[in-house]
Amino acid sequence: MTIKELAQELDMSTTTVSRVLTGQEKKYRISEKTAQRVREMASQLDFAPNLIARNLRLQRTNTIGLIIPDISNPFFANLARTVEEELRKRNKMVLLCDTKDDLTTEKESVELLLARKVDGLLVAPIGEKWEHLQKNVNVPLVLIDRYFENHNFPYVTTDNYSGAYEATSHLILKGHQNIACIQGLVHTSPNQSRIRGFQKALEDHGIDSTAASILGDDYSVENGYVSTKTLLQEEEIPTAIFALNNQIALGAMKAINEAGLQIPEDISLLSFDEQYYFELLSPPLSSIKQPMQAIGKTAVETLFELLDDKKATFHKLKPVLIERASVKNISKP
Amino acid sequence: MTIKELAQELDMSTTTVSRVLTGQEKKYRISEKTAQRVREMASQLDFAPNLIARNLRLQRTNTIGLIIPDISNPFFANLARTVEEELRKRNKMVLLCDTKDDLTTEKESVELLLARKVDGLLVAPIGEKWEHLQKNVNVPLVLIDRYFENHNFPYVTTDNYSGAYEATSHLILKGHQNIACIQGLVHTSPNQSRIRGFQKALEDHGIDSTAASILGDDYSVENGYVSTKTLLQEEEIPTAIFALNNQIALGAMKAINEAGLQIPEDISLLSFDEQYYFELLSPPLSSIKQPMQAIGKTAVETLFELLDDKKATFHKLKPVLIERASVKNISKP
DNA sequence: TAGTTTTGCACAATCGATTGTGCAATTTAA
DNA sequence: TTAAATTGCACAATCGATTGTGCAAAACTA
Repeated sequence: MTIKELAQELDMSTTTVSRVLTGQEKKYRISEKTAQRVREMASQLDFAPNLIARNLRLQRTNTIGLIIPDISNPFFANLARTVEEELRKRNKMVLLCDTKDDLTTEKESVELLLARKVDGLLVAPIGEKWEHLQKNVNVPLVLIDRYFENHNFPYVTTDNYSGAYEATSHLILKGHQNIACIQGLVHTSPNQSRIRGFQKALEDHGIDSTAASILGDDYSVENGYVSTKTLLQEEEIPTAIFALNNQIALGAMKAINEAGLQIPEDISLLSFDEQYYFELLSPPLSSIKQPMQAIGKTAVETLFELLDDKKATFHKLKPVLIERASVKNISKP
Repeated sequence: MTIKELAQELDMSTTTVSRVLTGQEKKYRISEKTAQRVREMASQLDFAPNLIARNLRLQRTNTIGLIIPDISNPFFANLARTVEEELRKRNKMVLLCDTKDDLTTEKESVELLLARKVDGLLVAPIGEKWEHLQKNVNVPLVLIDRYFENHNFPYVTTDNYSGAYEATSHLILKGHQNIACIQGLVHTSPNQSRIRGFQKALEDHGIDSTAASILGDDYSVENGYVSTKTLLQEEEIPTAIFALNNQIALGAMKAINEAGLQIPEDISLLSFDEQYYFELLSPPLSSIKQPMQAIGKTAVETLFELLDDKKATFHKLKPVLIERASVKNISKP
């Protein structure tokens, strides 16, 4: 069913039909009687305009490309959900690309989405390289979670520095001096900010930050597991571990369990990145909760500001410490 | 950069350029020399054809609509990931719709996707109603996870009946006679199959299945929590709870903890739906693991068979029991 | 050399919508 | 009653690709 057929059925021009159905009847002085007839026939015949044709004509697709490293990571899954919801409210749809943390896939995804003429891009990039996000990219783009220090793409992210600072301070106030940090992908901005926050907190409390172990190189359960194993073999085992994301924390937990140690009696654990089941773990895991909903919502809002030709904005949203039972107070009274 | 501009640059017709770039130079006898020139200029100028225009002309978009109830549920997130990956291999992209388990949103999503002329649909439906999946749906459609007893849409799902049967038998073999079952959305096919498997297993072992409590009405943590609270207030508390999905299991766990009871000493718990962190819970949770990857892969394959005009197929994939520490053996030796 | 076949490419229609502009018919003004 | 203004709608171009068909020029045949 095309608009042409519909017009034929009504015995009028496609022009008139189109104008009625796009709500421009006033502007073009279509009589109310005619408009009425068009609307009735359209709904009777279940007419829906071919959006491909419309898109071609209007040079606009009402589609946004969402590029994320791993949708099976709950952090990004939640993000995707909020983004989808917010975009739906604004009559846009999501083309989803999962890059599996692979740069080539990310580049390819950008190209594919641009060829499909998306109206904008929301990208949680791998990091490191950003040229492909600029070259030939002629639509608004907002970075999520990760951004680039040396390039001013608009972004929405957690205030990772202050989150890590708060987390570390929390550990220190509980009496911990020997704190190890297991990091994720080293060059990504969240990781670097968290590391800086970690180190600054140590220094501010008079602890030598250069002596603190920082290890790991990946946001995976595996990395948390392996790194913790390494830590537990050192001469002097740290009294607390700060895991830089939820998956690392789980891996750490597993390694600690397997070593026959108890959390928090033998070693404390704190995770960056809250998950709803953390309270059910053994023990309930303390964590830094990122404002996931707000990140998704703000990202969409920021993108729409750009679409409305407003100026780029930059957002660092505050995370919150959730205290549970995985950090022991070992300070001497 | 359009193909027209590219053609002008090369001083030839768009016809020729198009034919070279779509690899039809042989078919239309374009000389190798010309073809060479076209390809060089195209890559030099970073030309990428406008897919909107191509789609309009070819009546094909290389886009598949994926409709799921909740991407923040890890089960569906994993599914989405596999689907995206498999489709990418086949040069297709995913338009994502999250229905939030709302039928109106599902209907709307179908319409939106059809208007965008997707080549096919992968749907994990709310259940109950299916008319909107048939009326005006002129593209291949494959159901995932949930299907309709009274309508033969092709589907890919877990063998929920046998999974529940196995789970229940496992509990019985461990000596449990008084088993409660907390279900999800009552009318959905997975739920009904699981209930049937549960009941059949009881009967086959000589237990009166009509006496067993089945309660709950939702796949949420909340439902697991509330239903368990109810169970724990009964005169005779069941010795085991069978939770029909991962979120229900978490809710149950929370309620049991709060009641000051121990799993599995005081009460056993078994979950349908494995999650990778289950082994880290307190205690590690036994579960029925659905073949998530296989479901996604098979769904895509099935869809492509339909796109190739082959006959519809139906798949029930076997789940696996993972034994951990949440089920106690209470049988008398 | 004249006729036939092959080679190499371009013209113009098409996909299904939107929209600037023009032209009758009707209404209003004088 | 006639001219001017308004009303109501349609023609045809356009978005950017793909493709059936046709027509010269080149190559081949006799």
